[in-house]
Amino acid sequence: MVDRKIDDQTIEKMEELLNVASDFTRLKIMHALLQGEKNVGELIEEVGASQSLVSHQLQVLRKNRLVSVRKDGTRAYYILNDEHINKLFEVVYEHVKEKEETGE
Amino acid sequence: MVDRKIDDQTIEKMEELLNVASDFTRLKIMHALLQGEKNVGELIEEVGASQSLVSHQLQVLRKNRLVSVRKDGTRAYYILNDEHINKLFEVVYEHVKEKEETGE
DNA sequence: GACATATATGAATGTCTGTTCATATAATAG
DNA sequence: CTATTATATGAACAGACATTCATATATGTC
Repeated sequence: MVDRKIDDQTIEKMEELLNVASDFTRLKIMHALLQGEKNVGELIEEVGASQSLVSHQLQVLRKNRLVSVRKDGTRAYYILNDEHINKLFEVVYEHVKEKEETGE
Repeated sequence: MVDRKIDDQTIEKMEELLNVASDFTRLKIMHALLQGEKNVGELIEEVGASQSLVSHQLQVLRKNRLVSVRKDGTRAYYILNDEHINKLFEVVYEHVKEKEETGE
């Protein structure tokens, strides 16, 4: 349990992570990457967004160190950097699914 | 593990929850409420924001059903509606703390 | 070299929203 | 009823940011 005091700086960092996570396109990218390494082309296809948009959002994920890149020839392969993303997905997913059952 | 397919509607709902969670003031409010029921005055004090701001953000939390209100006289007592918020806090907090240790 | 493919990046724009200020509502006290 | 306290709400504004369009960079191929 997160008990008692949390200083504002920590809350700010939590806010940053949540901000990065709270975008449709980035959620789809991260979800795709839960399955493992993917290159940009595969992500574009799976996410169903434009090349530019996917690339921009990958930049956001990179800057926030949620993903890493590995270049191979002209391809760029991305992976999730963080096991916490799995847990974050789980928690949020469970919340949504539970709300569907009860209140809608 | 959240495996394979998640439809866009579910991702949208996840986005909504994360959007609500990804705000400094609301995070402080939710953190305060992790300790239990609080009235608005107490929240204003603990969060250190203006009366108007706290009230507005409580409205956001209410509309998204993350909190419930109980009125008693002129006071309004708020509680967290959802055990998932605990887990969400934990996961995000752990992520931030781990990043502090390693990369900064 | 020229050309094609894969990815990244910059600028521009429109939308969304966090915050403040002012005001309203509701309950209690005198 | 008036005054005061606790909370809510509306309007307005400024800043952030998701998306698109156009263009740049880099690698591989011929």
